[in-house]
Amino acid sequence: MAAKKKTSWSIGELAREFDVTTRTIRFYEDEGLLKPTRSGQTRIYSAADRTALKLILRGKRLGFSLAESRQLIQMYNPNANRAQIEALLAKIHERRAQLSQQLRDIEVMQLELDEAEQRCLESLK
Amino acid sequence: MAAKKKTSWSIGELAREFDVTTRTIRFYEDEGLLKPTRSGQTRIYSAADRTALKLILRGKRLGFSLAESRQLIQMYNPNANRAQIEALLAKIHERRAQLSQQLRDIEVMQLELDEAEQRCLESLK
DNA sequence: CAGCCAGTTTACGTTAACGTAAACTTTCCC
DNA sequence: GGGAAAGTTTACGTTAACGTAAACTGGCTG
Repeated sequence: MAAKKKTSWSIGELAREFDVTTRTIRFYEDEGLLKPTRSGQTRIYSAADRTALKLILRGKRLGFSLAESRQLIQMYNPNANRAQIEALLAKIHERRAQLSQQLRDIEVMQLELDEAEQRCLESLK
Repeated sequence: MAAKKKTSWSIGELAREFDVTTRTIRFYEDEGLLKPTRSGQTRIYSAADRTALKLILRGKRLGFSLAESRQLIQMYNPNANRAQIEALLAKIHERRAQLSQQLRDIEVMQLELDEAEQRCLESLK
């Protein structure tokens, strides 16, 4: 039998899955990052919302602001005119530059952690 | 002739070198992250202060809070007793786990940027 | 049908990390 | 030695990203 793919989520389900509060999810909606539909009063989140949330949280782990994550989400948006697409390409290159800087920072920091650990172990003898 | 190594800096020199404001540098002192000596009123920063500042700013690029950077700086501190060293080791492992999560996040994000760029280029044809 | 979740709106509160302004002193340079 | 440049203290302001509280609604369930 075909595995039934979930295609909609409640706010509580998303909150549990990604370990954030419902307040946070509603806040992201206020900021225009999520666009749930409604069933009566109740919010219903689509796969696109779920993906956007995943993007936001990954961005957060890398120190991105919500404004930056907003741009990342925009990159998933296919309906854009020429000028907008040129702008997107520029932002993509910015992000890439930032990511490679972060990669370098991580490498350096990992080495420093190695040294720090050595010093600690050394001083425990 | 031996290259003369600089061993002290003014607040303005550090601000220019690292592209931050003097306000920021004084703020880090208030937070106990830098410990400049004084010549009269004027602050004088040592090589250790300069290293600490570098650590803080690298941390910032990776989304670290000042509290987290404070811990990184502590790891450079050699005078610690057994219990403190055990704690340091634990923190080192935490940071390492975080860094490898960030590495994974960066890889995923780079792939997504590649795809986004492809879609952009595609839609420009 | 009482009660208890899960959800909702509204609104004020909080914390981190500085920015900005004012008012002053010190140092440097020609 | 006079004025600009760099430094200092004090203190209030600002922004992002939610937290927290109160008061309400709707659904199900024993």
